[in-house]
Amino acid sequence: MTTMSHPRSTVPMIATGEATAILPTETTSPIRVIGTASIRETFDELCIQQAINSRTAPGVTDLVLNPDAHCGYGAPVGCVMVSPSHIYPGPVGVDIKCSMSLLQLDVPAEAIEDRTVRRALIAAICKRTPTGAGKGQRSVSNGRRVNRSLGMKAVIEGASEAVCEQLGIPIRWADRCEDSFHVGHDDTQEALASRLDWLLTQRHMTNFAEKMTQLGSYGGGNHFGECEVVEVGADDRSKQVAETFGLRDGKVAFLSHCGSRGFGHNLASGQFKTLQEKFSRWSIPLPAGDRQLVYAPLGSDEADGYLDDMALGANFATVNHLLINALVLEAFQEVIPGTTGDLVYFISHNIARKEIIDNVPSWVHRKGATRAFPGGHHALAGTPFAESGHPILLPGNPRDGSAVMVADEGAEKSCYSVNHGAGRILGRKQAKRTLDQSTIDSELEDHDILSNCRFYPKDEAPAAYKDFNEVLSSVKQAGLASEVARLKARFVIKDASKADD
DNA sequence: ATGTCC
Repeated sequence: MTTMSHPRSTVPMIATGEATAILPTETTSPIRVIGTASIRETFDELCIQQAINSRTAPGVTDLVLNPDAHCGYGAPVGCVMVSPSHIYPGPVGVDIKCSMSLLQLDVPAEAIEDRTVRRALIAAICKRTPTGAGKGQRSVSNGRRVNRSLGMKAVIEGASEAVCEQLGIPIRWADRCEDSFHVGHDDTQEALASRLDWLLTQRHMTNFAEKMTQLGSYGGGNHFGECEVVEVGADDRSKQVAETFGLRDGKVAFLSHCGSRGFGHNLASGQFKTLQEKFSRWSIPLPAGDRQLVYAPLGSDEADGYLDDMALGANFATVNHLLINALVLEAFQEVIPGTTGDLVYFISHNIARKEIIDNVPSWVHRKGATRAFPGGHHALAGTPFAESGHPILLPGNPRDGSAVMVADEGAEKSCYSVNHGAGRILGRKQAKRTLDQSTIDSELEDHDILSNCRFYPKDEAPAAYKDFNEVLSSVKQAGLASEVARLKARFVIKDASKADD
């Protein structure tokens, strides 16, 4: 872990309304901190130190610390790092393209009021989309079984027409993705194909081919599937934007959070190890002495390798999400015949993208941060969201709900980014030690929220996370985005295999 | 986050 050399009390902070700037040095531009006074109290010293380390690392031109920030691998989870010249694997994160997706169904809230209907839906979804470490696909749909060659095609092509067709994913959903596919360092798919062939020969990529067949599964930790009722805001703008997004007030929707599973993990951890060995062998100084902040200058073989690996992992996550949504829709159709549904959006919070920041083409690393392009942003031209801005999907907690937001003009000052959720306030061990199981379970019961878990995981309880409304207030008060709708949980699907640790 | 340590 990083050694603390800048105690919090010595870090100069400049308040700019509800956004606060920390000055890492006298010569670099400030870190912009998005957070109300109470949110700023949630940043511990290591989190702030990681932000300073990241801001002062080679080639970095901007850093934003979001209200949901907490300690991460090298950089805080909940930050945006911008560089025109360098790529940083740590500030993308270990779960490459961890993302959110939202499926709007035409089912009225009343249709799932009956607990037996919700129990049947939980069973139908769990039958198709497994949870837990090491768990692969157990699709009951013959046409959607992922063998090795289809897995390879998916990680090379992403949500291409052919991949969608083979997996029974409606092709129109590809237009509802932040990015429906990723290409290699030279902007070609061929780079990914040859990189994949090479990776498959590498010893440290253990069971790599099998990991590609885990498409259509949730995994564990904070990943989840959640059945929601949509509550669109009462104001005219919310109603109008909700219509553009395809959100339907008072109807059922399904929110998913997952990433690139063991496949992306293997790629990310392989890159950390490879780059750390090179830094060590070549005696290159580490940013702030932190080996978790290894980097590669763009144009180097190392950067090319990382960008290819990131793209492969990102393609896995993309197809994984779309397949999960297709399987969830199929589950609803099994329980409630005739159900139709469409993807609202699919958007990541762990990815580096090429964007233009302050007129400079840069790699924007979002580590636990969500892209937030407002209406009129050049990159949205030709998409369904050119005028409105795209949907921003933010998981909160089952008790307070989750949120759909839309960016405002002010998002420019946060490098077109907002938070990615509530953000952890208690470490997993701390949560397991201090939180009471029956309090957690009875709170969900009081809200009539069902779950596939006999005991809800303590380290995932609402109390293990920051106050979601305070986090959202930070974003709104800084002028970054506005809330369009709240999603109220009706049942949750999570990995319960480690709930009794 | 991840078959939870190379």
